[in-house]
Amino acid sequence: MPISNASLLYLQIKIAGDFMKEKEKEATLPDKKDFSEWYNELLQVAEIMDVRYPVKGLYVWYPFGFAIRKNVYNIIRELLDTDHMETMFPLLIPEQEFMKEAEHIKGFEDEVYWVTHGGTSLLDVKLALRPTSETAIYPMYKLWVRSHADLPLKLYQVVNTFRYETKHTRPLIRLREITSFKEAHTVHATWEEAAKQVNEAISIYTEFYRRLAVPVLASKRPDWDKFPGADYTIAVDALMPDGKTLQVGTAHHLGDNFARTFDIKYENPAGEQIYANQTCYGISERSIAALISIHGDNKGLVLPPEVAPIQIVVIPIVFKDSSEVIEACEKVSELLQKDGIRTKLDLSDDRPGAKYYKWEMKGVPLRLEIGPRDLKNNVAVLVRRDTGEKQQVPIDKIVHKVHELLKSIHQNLFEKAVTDLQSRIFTCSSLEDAKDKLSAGISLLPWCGEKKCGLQIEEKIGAGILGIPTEQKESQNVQCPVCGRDASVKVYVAKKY
RNA sequence: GGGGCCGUAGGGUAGCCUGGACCAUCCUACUAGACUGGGGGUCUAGUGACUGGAGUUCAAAUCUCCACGGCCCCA
Repeated sequence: MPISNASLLYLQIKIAGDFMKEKEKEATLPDKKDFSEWYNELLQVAEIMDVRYPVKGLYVWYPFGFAIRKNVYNIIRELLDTDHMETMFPLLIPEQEFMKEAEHIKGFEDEVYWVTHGGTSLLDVKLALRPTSETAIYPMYKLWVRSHADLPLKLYQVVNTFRYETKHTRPLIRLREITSFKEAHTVHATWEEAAKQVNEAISIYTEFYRRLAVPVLASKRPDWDKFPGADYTIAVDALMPDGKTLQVGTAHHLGDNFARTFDIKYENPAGEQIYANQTCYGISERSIAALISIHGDNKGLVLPPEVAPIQIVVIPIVFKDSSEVIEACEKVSELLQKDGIRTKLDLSDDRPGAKYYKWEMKGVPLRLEIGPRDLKNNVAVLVRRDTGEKQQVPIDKIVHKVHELLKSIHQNLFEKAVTDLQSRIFTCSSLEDAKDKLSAGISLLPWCGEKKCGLQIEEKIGAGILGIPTEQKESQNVQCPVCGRDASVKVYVAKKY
């Protein structure tokens, strides 16, 4: 039978239409290779941040994202609470306190929000929205620190801070309101003790990130990149999928610079008044940006079990009359829940496939399916989010197996991330070589230590010097690629967020 | 800091060049119901938008300016 042109055209349109439909289904997320788009879309689709708030640089935590945040910050709290106390200082800082430390102000003055009015009347004293809390906290430290017996003093707070960013803002990464700034401020008798505290901070942070299955690199920032008003800064960076590094934690040795400005003195056993030494160190929701970016894949989030709001989702495979299946699912869910596993029983009337996609997008580490067929054999199907691997498990062994798998998932995520990071650090000897490697990751390049050469390196490569790795063996027989002199250290060079 | 692109239902889009036929297209989402159910279901009936302001014009989603917001590239 001949086919008319009209029906041919109809067929073509229909086929094209079906094809488009298929494509759209697959394309709920852009490929992770297009990192920027993938990241933005994921935040929205996985319900972490709603980026539609109508002020530049301010974003809204979805409840699901906030649940992740809660779990993440519980870890840092747990780590700090061993010998720090949590506290809370005001958001507003009077101008004269804020302006006290010259270098500090220089570092921040262009990005401070000022409160100038109370209602309709002009304020006598302008109030700064804290960009960080040194100048809010230290006037009080002056009152609190009296004697060597008051030291060391170690406090921290989790607060929001404000910076008027003029550059490109990005959710969780570059914000005008940092909603989750964990800042610790410590006071010590001596410079050496403070230095020890800075190292301690870095090891706390490294452990914190290990718990997120995120490997980080610690390095001492070059002088021109240290915290305004600090003696030196050590920071930890994570490597993002697009090859840029994200600074995800900093620790600053403040020496007695702020103590002199804010008159923080203690009386030593000999009865002398001595300026205290201070440190401060901070972590922000960038930790969550790293967490999401490093583990996520083309199907969505992949969360380490410890921070996953839902650790296992139970999906009944129901047919017409499946009250038995549902009962079994309820029973298993209850058992898991009782055993401390954050469990979600999904009884919504989506198709099973739709549920799989949904919970994969949200990064739930494990999925449990029970259908009539399984029930007959007294088994269930367990599926890992990280590898996609499926296995049948006898129903009475599920709780045990789930614990085992959750542990193994964390392990696997961390190992994968470590391997990836290591494979993207390149030892280089020339500027050209280093520049070549930048799109892939981090270059390790000799540097003589001169600021002039350092800035040249940054300029010629078009990237930043992160710093000198904290655990570095002395290098020998290497030359600074700028001046050719012997270089005793190698530095990380990378594109930075 | 410099440059470029963009803004239409909750999300993604068509229309814009060349103003009128647009009470605005399609996909998705959402609501109600029915049939369904081992990897994104089907049908029926609904809901929902031109970022804001000013201007040009008989007429603006469409042209101009400003504001706000977003994205990309370079330093």
